[in-house]
Amino acid sequence: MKIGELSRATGTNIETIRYYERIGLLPAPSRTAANYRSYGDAHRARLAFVRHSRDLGFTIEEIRSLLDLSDHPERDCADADRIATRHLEQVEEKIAQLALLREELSRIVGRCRGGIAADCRVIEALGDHAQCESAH
Amino acid sequence: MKIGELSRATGTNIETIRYYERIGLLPAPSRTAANYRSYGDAHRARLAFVRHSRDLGFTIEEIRSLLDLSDHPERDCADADRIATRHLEQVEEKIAQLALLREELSRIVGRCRGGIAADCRVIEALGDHAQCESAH
DNA sequence: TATGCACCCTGTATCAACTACAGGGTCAAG
DNA sequence: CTTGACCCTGTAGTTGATACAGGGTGCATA
Repeated sequence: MKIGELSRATGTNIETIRYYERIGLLPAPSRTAANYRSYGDAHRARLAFVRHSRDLGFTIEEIRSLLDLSDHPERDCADADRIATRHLEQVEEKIAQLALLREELSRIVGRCRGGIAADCRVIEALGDHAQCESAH
Repeated sequence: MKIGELSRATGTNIETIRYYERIGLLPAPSRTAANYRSYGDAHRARLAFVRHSRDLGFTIEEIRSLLDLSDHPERDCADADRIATRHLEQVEEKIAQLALLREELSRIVGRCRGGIAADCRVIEALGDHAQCESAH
């Protein structure tokens, strides 16, 4: 498989594949006579693992740990669960934070009745620090 | 006000204040004889506006537009409402996306019963692309 | 007077996770 | 024989800061 095919097979940008290789997330594949990268099915599976993990929001370093575990099936897998659990907590935290943010934005938005900026409640709300504090 | 005082007054890192000046978000203040930056209350208000906007997740470019409106009170403020409304939509989209993510992470997490990585459901779930697809 | 300390200055490098070229090589079809 | 699709390396840019290195300033204290 050439890099373009791997790219299509996994929905990953070609530049991103080369980037993953450069940072050591994917092993360097063998090369053809023309110095083209040549991938096999193991590469495809590993890249799919990485993409799926990235889609779930794991960082590259977390994925490194997860791949390391995946490469050493005899090891204790408690780490994997720990990484995933912590990540889930972070996601939940982020959701809570965005929900607060949505509250405040909702209060700000839609209060502009087409006037001039001098009377704009949106601009006013952004400048007014007290309004933010008292709202919480 | 010296930069350290402005920093404490607005809860903004000193380096960040200088960064905002460098990218033209804050006007360059006058200097003391010793070449120290010297801020007034207008600077403080403008920085508070920026910080509040950043806390709400507006990008620097959006803040530039909002500040521009704030600087020209005679202009139509429909833009401000448009920027805030679009941002609210983006926040809502992000929340929805993170909620989906939380679903999948919840399914993955906690299935590890302390065995070895070979049997780990977390690792398995990450590698298994089909499981992800079918789940949606 | 010296000296220590907190504060300030500029300029550049670093972070995450990519993405986007520039400038060149390879290969098959028309 | 040339056009086009594909591949290569290496470097620079993105966002929103943050972190020095290497130096200057200003005030209190020994």
